[in-house]
Amino acid sequence: MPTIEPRKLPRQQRSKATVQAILDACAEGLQSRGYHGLTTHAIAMRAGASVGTLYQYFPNRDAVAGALVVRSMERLLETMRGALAECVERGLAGQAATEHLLLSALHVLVEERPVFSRLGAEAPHLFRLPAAVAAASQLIHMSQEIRLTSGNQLDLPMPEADAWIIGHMVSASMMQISLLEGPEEERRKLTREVARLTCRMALSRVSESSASVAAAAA
Amino acid sequence: MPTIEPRKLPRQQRSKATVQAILDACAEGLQSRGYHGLTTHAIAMRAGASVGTLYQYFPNRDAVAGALVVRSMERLLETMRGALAECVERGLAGQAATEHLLLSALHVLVEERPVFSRLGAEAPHLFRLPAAVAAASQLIHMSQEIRLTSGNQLDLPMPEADAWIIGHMVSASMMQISLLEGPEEERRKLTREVARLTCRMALSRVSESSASVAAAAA
Amino acid sequence: MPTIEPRKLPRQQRSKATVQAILDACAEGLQSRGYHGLTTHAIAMRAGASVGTLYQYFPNRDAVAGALVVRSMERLLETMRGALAECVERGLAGQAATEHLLLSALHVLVEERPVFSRLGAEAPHLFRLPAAVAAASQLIHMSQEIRLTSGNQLDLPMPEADAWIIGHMVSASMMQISLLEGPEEERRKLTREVARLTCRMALSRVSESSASVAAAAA
Amino acid sequence: MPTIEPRKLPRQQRSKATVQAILDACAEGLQSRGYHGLTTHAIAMRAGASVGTLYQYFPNRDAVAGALVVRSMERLLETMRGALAECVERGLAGQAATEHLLLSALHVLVEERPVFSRLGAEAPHLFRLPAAVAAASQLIHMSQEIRLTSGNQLDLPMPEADAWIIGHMVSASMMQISLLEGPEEERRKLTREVARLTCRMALSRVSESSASVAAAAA
DNA sequence: GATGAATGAGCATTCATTCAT
DNA sequence: CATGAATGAATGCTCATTCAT
Repeated sequence: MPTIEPRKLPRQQRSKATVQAILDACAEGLQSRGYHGLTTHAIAMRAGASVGTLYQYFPNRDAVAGALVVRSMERLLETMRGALAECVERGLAGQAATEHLLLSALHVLVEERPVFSRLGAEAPHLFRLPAAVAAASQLIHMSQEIRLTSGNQLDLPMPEADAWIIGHMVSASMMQISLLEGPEEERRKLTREVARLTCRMALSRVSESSASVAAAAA
Repeated sequence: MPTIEPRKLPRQQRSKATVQAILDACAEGLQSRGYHGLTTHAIAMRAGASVGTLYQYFPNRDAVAGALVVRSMERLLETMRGALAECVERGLAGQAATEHLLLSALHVLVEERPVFSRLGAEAPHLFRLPAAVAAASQLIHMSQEIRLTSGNQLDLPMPEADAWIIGHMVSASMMQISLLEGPEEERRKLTREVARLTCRMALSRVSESSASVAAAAA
Repeated sequence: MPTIEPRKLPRQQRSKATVQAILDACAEGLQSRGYHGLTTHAIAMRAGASVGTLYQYFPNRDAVAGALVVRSMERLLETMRGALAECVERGLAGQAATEHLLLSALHVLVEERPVFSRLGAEAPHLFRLPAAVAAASQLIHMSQEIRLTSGNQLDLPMPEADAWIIGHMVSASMMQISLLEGPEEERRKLTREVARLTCRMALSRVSESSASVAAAAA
Repeated sequence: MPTIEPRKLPRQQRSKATVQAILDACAEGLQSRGYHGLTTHAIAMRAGASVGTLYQYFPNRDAVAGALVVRSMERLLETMRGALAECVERGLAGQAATEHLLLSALHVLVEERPVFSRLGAEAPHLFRLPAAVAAASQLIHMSQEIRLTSGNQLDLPMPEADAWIIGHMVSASMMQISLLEGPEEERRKLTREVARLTCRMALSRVSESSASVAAAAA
């Protein structure tokens, strides 16, 4: 079980830039060749450095990708914090809030596309790194806070299952949408739809009695 | 771009068995070591053959995995066809039909878990093979046929987007559910929830006018 | 702790030859470049094979050297067994027997020079492999048997220490002698001297009483 | 063949301390990781310096180890000179002198253990550096001087061979003893035995005629 | 003088693929 | 048809050495 902890911290200005360049290069390489097809030489070269330099800051390839995951998760977290603050500030709620939050998330997902889609699929273990898990759990805390804040009605008969399903449905949709290559406008539209449908799913329970009648009729 | 077409068709009975054994071995190996960690030697050995034999039927490793994908897709297609026939036969509709269809799909997804989850993530290009695409498009045809058959009211303002989103949401959920390791009952329950929520999403548009008022108010 | 066990047994005639060629090449390479300077590529090439072939039979570099050590130890054991039998057969004893045994050992030491000197110094852990240890302990058994057979008088006041010292002195001398590059006659002469001195050391205790007086006086 | 000569002489006080610290660090590292496992970075760090500093005084890694060897050889030489003086001063001779000399040598061997055992095995070429050879030959001169001084009777039929063999036997024994990890008392005891046996070997020639009779009888 | 960032040749090892038997 | 021996390009990683600051 090889460690993945950063090998040494860059002290000088020059080396800090190098480390960031390596992470950027890793993300770019991920996009075009996937994680398995991505060599440490390729990463270093794209970062304008040599392999040796890469290995001075990271003990192995996984450590590079792991650091990238953490950086992306933290960016997502930071963004969501900001978005939540804006919701509160602007008094957004319900579908409007959902939409704002989803669009904010989408923005990061798009920017960090290779990290979330490629690494999520090819190296899911990197998302179980302590730092990544920490960021994820803070995100979850946030989403609970959102519910309380917006005082919504999500107390359902089978709440965990629903939450689990809806959560996965939404995140899967967002992931798929983030993969669209077209113009941003397209993604924005789809995100709005997801927000709308999500709210429907969540709220549908309220009118359970009447709805079930319609469903049975269908 | 090396070809992936099967090298030669097994004519004799024995050869057919060998090819099937290789595909089975590939699926098993996929489960335990992933596609990247799966070597042609390992596949051949597990199939009780030698590498040479494997290469007599497949031009390269991707061809083996590709053939496996196609086999799994066809199994899924076959199953869904059967399930649809049963819906018609038993006069199922609406949520009941959705549920039956999803449960049928789930059965295959679970059985072919390594193919859909491992290969879907590590080698998505294999799902773009003509034969796999063909099976997939037939599945989509079927789902349209289902709508018609069940005479549902899915003609929405932005129908493709909705269908796209709902389709992805559902398939993502099903994929996740298929990965659950617990007792089947658990998977069955979650699938029912997905079916219910799916129907809600689909039907929600009907009451669009009134709902949009509420949404706007929120 | 990487394993060192042979990876697969050569079944066909061709591969058996390959494995022997690899061991021979390893020994030769050891001679000229030492263990640290010896690369697997160099071994394979010198053996007329490719790296891949080497790794088909040995899991890593240490395994190659380890197998070589075992082969050499077994050759030494085999030779010593034969030499002992000859001593008995020809009724040799005392210095004559010692000389014959040492000369026999020397012959193997010279032939397997790189193994015993280079590996003994640079990779002593290889001599702690089970198979090597087994051969070594059989050698020790033999040397005890020799004492009994020749009925010599080595029951000394501090026998283990003496045996330990004399053993090391002798083996060190033999090792050094085996490294001499000159004509064999030279080595033979020196070996005779070692035999003579060894017997002196061993026998000196006999006249202990008188000697110790002198020693105490010094 | 890269030079090994020290790059520049440390003139200032501070520099001298740095160089000594580097040699000490090298010796310590040798002890724990062997020469092959010892990196220039590790040496520098343990010496509280940076690689750059190390390379300011030594042109390459071998030069560091070489300087260490020379320092140790000189320490050995110095010690032996002192011990010899003491023998003369105290009027020691025969086994008593031998014992004193061996114990003095042992003391240095133990203190410089990593140099003599690790480097002796892994990098014997360092002992062929001019400065190291010079120290060694002075040691040999000394041992001849000892013979003369102690007026012993070592003018044998094949004197070089005997000296060579006995010398190697003794030094090999001392090397082994120096490696013992136990209490010093143990080492002292064994050294005494070596001294005794050595004297026996050396003196045995005297009683050649009578001894050979006994040997033939055995 | 001292520092540590950067370099890149070099090594062990893997594995898809070929082909003689 | 089947076998498994042989191949070698490719990859992750190390570490002695250089040099700008």
